[in-house]
Amino acid sequence: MISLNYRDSRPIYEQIKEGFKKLIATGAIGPDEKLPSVRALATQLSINPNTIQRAYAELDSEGYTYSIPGKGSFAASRAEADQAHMAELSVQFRTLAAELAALGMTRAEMETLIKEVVT
Amino acid sequence: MISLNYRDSRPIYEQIKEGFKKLIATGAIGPDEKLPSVRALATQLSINPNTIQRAYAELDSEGYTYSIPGKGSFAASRAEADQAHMAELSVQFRTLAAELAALGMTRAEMETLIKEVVT
DNA sequence: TAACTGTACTAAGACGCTTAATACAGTTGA
DNA sequence: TCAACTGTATTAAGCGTCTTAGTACAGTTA
Repeated sequence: MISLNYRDSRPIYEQIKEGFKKLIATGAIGPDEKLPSVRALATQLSINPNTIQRAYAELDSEGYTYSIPGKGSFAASRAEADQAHMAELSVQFRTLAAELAALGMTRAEMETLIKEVVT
Repeated sequence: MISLNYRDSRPIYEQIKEGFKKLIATGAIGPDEKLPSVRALATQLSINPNTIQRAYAELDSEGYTYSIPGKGSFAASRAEADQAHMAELSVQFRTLAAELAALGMTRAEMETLIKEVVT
């Protein structure tokens, strides 16, 4: 469900956050669906529970999940999570498009790139 | 010419690298044009020369610049630098497009985003 | 020759990431 | 009720990376 890349310079808790953001935003984890428990995921990934806890705490505060002590952590409703995620990605997308344009790439070429990955 | 953002979690030398990559790839610094000296840029940015040296050394090894002891550091010819940079950005672009598509964004909506930044 | 250039090296400090070991309170099912 | 789960909190320590500091050497240039 979540995989780590130790070659990535980004911290583990960031990779975990991003992983769940994608799973939630794409619906792979539905609204109010339970995420793995802190300890279970820590065991599965062979890392410290504190690291999972940090990732979950930040996902909570960013609106992607909500946690109930004693019960677990759950995916938030799609509406907010989606909106936050798509806005975030749109900014990155525009930035990249502007940079590619500065390098001489045309709109048509960008659209070709899109067609390569979007059916 | 180069600006630093201390709120950015990425290290300073990475920000310097990225800054010069853009300046070189866009032609703001032409082929064989001299970059600021290690010590001059360090003074200008109020940081340690070692940090500049690290950035320059990596830019060299990535093909964006070349350095001659005693003379200075210079922008490489556009051909290689451009190709490396555009390939790098294209991968990121495709990845983003795929993620946005997974969130339900259509090709047309992506093209609208592009038009917002590319004349 | 003086002042510049890139390069190299060691040492130290600061900071963030991660682990470790507990502990507490709420929930759940047998 | 009780055992086993849940999230949460705290302190301490280790570790690696980033950055600074200081110094040094060799090549280039006016």
